[in-house]
Amino acid sequence: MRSGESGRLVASGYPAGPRRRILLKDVATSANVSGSTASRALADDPRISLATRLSVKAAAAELNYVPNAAARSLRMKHTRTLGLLIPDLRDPVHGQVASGFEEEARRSGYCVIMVAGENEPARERLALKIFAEHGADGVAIVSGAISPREARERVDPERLILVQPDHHSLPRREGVVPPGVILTDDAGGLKAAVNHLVDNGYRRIAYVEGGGGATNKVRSEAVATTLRSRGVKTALRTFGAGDDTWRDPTELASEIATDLPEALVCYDDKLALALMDALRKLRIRVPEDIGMVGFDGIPFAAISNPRLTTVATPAGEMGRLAAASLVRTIQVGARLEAVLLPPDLIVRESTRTLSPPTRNHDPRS
Amino acid sequence: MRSGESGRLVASGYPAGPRRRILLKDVATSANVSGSTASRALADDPRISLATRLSVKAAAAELNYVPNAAARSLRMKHTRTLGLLIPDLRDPVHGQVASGFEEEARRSGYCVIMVAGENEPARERLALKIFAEHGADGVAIVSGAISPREARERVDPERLILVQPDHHSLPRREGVVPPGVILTDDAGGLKAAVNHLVDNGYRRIAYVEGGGGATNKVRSEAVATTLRSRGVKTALRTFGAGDDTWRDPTELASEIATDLPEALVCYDDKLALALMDALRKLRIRVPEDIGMVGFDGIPFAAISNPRLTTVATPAGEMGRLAAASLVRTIQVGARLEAVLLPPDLIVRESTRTLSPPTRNHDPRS
DNA sequence: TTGTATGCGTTATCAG
DNA sequence: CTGATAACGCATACAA
Repeated sequence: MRSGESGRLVASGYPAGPRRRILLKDVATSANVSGSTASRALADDPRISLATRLSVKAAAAELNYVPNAAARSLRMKHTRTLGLLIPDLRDPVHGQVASGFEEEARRSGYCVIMVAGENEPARERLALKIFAEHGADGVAIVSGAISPREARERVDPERLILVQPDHHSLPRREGVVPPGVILTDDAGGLKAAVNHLVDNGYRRIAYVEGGGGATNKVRSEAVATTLRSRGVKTALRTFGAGDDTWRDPTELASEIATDLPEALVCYDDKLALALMDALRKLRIRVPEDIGMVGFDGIPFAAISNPRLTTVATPAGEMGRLAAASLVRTIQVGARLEAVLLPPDLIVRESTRTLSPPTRNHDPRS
Repeated sequence: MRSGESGRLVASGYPAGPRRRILLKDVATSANVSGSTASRALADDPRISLATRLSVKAAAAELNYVPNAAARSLRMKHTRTLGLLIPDLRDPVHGQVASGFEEEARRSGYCVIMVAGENEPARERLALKIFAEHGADGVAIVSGAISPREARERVDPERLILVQPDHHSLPRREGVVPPGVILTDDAGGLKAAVNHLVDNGYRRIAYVEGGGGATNKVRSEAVATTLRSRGVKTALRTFGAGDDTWRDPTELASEIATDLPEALVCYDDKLALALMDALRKLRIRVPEDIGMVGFDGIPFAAISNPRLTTVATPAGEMGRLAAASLVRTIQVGARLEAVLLPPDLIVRESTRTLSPPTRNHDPRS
């Protein structure tokens, strides 16, 4: 327990040159035990007497010992590290997911290495390779561009979880979701949204696309289907929009303005919010001139002017769930379950009651 | 170069049980060379003949070899990993910083492990410990709660970069920033903002605080100073606001409403946007009844209604810079430089011309 | 209850 | 140009 030969082994500040890092061996020496005993003591191995355990821990604290994860990983065959592949950290939704994921991982003693895939297959493949090299014990892919099949080829499916995969190959049959994937019931959410619209007298409804992904298709179809099921004869109009039209929807707004629908159901909140702004430039008022519905429930949808009616999804929760799922699988070897999260329609100011509202419809329609 | 004894060593899918991971040794064997040769070949060591280099690489590709980072790190004493400690991944500004940091790191061949400190010293210390264990080659702390001094005690200052540290101990003397820190010229930005306000006839200006951090103080003082320098006699009013008042500024809005200033300079955009919403509930119009200025330049400030006048800072750039700086230091051993980034006043709709505007003032005031 | 010896997968040193 | 061998720091099987 003596504090290092010269008494300045752990001096704070960095006086002269980077001092040699403290090793387990140093702790052992300082506590007058062998390396193995020190190792076991720090791991609270019950075979070590309480006295020496305390003594070793004191020495470790004294010397400011920090175990070397690389060495430990090499020996233990695990890293207590999770990989998170996400399209873009700047996106509010992805930020939520990442936040939930990191928090849950940390709570479980895992650290996470994040890489942004930017929706580019090449980058995503690289990310997966990085995770493999660093021996991530589990990886989550959020909204990946590569196919689930390829993903499962590149990382052990037992340790892989797909969060809101945006790929057509995903068989999104009603309510059935394959193991190892977490998604929200987009169709259900949109059905609620469209019902809300129809209940409030909206008929001429249009859908605004958000890129050509599978998710977009699911959402678009859910809107069309619900509309039909409600007996709305007017065909659903669809405004095409590129993957990042939300960055500047001016043109799109003009197109919409030439023949205004009664309401716009947008691919997501980003797009809806940006569109509201573009529409405002054209002196088109929401909700007076046109109703607006978003998707995601990002924080700013709650304080926009007008506040946005939207289908809110539990993004943070998905991240948390993904991490928790992974950790559980790693620790108890359980198979990754599938999860379908219910979204939540939040009615705010961007939609209103148009005329004598249609009376309550059959909830099962 | 033969494709594995049974031809299914790299078969896709996971047919039966987790197959043993391919090691360098396997590649070597498959290419009929020794381990050392294989290692050197993959590293493009010029001492290895081109022929064998190619052969080894082919074998590696064939077998889908993935090097073990832990083993390599153990041997090489570096991990090609950067640690990023950030308060909250959900925050738009922090998201931008994280995004820039990760992108730049990736470009340089580094991967980043991110942990959210949530502005809690205990968590931040834990994060720093995690970085140490995992042997991060460099770490960046964004807006940390712990003091720069403590940070530099816990991680080699040569490998540490502080991005917008929010601590009073930071000697923010005019224009001088200590090495290893990146920050924006908040005072300069606010001076521009206040000048804009004064130039446009605003006099009764108030500042809305955003927590008790050092950054808040700097901003508040910059506003006060500029106001004085412009000869505005009316004392600067200050509305106190907790660290997360922006989550529900209803009460704050009421307080403000009892005696409306002509303009509000807010700690940041989140607060300004939330406040605009709360004010709207009280039927107070921006900019007709009150002017509004934010800080940060988050994306939604550009599409809010009204669009927010704000002091924009290059958040993504700061992240990129931090990573680039770290990488440079690691690779060429250069000392970390200090950076002071100029913010940018963006005038939008939330401020207007009040009355006969004061004429251009001395730019040096 | 504790100590000794070994190996995790790589790179680097030293021979050849 | 290439191959054997040691070492990186830790945890564990085995011995005491």
